[in-house]
Amino acid sequence: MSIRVTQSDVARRAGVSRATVSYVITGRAGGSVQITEETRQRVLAAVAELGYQPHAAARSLRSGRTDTIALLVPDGSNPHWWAIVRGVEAVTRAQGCQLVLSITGQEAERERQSLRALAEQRIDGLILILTYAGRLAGELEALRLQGSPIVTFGHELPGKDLVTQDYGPGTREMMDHLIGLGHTRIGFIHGVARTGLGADRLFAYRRALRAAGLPYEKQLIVQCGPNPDDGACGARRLLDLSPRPTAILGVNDLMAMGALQAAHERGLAVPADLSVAGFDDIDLAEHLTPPLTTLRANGETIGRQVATLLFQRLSDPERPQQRVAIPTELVVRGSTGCGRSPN
Amino acid sequence: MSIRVTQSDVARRAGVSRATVSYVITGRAGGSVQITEETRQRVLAAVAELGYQPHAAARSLRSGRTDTIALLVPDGSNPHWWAIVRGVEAVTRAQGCQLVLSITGQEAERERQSLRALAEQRIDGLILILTYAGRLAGELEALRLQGSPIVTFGHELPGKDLVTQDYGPGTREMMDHLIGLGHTRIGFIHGVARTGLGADRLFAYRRALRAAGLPYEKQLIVQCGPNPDDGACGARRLLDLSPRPTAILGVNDLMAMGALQAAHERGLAVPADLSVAGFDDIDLAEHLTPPLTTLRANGETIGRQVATLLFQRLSDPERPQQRVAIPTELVVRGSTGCGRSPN
DNA sequence: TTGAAAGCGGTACCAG
DNA sequence: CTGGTACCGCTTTCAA
Repeated sequence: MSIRVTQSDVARRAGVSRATVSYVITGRAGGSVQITEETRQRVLAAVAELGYQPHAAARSLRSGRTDTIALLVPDGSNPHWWAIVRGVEAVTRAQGCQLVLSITGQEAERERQSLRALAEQRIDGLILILTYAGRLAGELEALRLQGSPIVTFGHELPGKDLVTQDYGPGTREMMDHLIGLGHTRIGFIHGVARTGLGADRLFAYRRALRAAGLPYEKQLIVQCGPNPDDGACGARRLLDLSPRPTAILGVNDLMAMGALQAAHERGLAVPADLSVAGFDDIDLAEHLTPPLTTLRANGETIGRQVATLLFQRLSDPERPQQRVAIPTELVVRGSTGCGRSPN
Repeated sequence: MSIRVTQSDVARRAGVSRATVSYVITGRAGGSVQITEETRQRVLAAVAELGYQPHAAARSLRSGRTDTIALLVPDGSNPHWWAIVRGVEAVTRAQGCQLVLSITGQEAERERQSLRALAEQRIDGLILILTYAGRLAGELEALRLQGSPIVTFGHELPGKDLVTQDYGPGTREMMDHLIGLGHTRIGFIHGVARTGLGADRLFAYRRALRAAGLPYEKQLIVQCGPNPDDGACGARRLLDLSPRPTAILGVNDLMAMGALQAAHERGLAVPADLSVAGFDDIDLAEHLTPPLTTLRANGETIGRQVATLLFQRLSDPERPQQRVAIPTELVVRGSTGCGRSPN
């Protein structure tokens, strides 16, 4: 609880004025302002002796910069989001900024609350991961956040930079992989927190079927919630069909895990009796039994990319709107195979 | 990029002085200061019309409060840490504060860097999860953070509140469970990022063996890194022993996953050929095949508790040092069983 | 009940 | 090359 050391204390100690201290601290010495090396050293020494630490709020008040960015993520339970957070954190740290984290949990109200708080905090920039696209524009407008640097992932905000991940082509690869293995009846677990999410995968799923001349059976598509529990539940519904599908595709790895679990409960061997695959390639996917075939969408890469875009925007507000697509990659592991005929 | 709306603008609009606006905004009206209801409404109306948002930095500079707390977590890959972050975030949000997240990744240097940055930010409080206990005290001293409200989890900082989780008794339960199933040779995968971590579990493991009159075989304890890969690697080493252990205990769920993976590679059935168990009960543990027996240490609860302690400290700096122990709970699932004799 | 004014700690312009 | 100083936007005491 020692009394705060201010710039004035340093100035007094070093026998210079506050301005000089400021110049030295901010490293302006040598640039627009010339400071004797000797003076510089004296200031630095005083700083060290006194243990002076600049006051961020004061600096921010004056400079207008906060050296803080904020990140809104929708969900606390899918490891994929955490990988994104990790990527964002890494870049933010490298840029010498602080990261404010807000978990909105798929609720519009919490999202709004977070945005309101952030607006007051006067963040330098904002990263929105899969937020409520529709309502958002108006919200941002109201909060006068519209002008701030924003990068989104998972949906577009007019005029803002964005990172996209089109699962479409990858889904096609995945389907071709499964169809190539001889599967003709492929279940799809569409477990999402909001309607609209995962639509790209579902769409590509149908197209792939059509392209392969396979029938599209509505009953093979199961809608459920976003948790592995829901996924297991959905998978059970698929396995109850007769004849049952010989492969199940989860809209993400969590759903695929649910399918693995359901298969295990039913005494079905994977992939002998049932092939299972997911999307994202979360860290644990490769350590499941059997290791999960999945379409990789490296979360950390996404996070890094999103953050990088934000910092570029920060340093050049005038650059044209950016749009970066993250490629996906089919990762074939042990959970998919030819399989024997059911029943 | 609209020009900033300040308190003065509101004051002018409402035809009052800045002070009055401040009183209304901070809700002081009715307390030490009396404001006519009519004036209050006029101010509120002006605020709404102008879309005025208080400037956090300015307020903070004046009031000394930042309404921000920081959280240092060691690792970005163990889902258990993320659960803790979730808990902290939830409480922080409920308190109307911002959460600054810093992932230190088990590196002392990054930890120091984070602390330095936080010291400048003048955070209201700090939560340290499993940081470098030893070096830390001196570090905090140097950064004049010593006086700030701090709550730790996973190690003690002199005089600071802390949340502890003693895995000891639970480990004993776990061992009794395994021994009760007939296992006499139980492998232990000690995969940690730093020496010292997980010592409580290892210690209880040895005590439980002794209590049961079972021999302690050094070769049954495998040291490895903290990732599931390392865990799988460690498990393979255990399975290479002859006779091999009939049960494997991982120092956390990730290690247990590695063991499940290794067992699967070897064609060993779990739990028929090998029982596997872990610690923490991460979200996914119950969805593994087979569902993992584990000692639950609910991460979200830990996070909530840690954050709650911090906010209590914030509101009453004089209260005596607090120490809260989080209970563990043995969760028996399908990955442990009697098993048949190996070979 | 309301207003004037003094800072909070830095930054950066301008004069010397 | 260095020092004086006017602000940044808000809180809070003191007077009116």
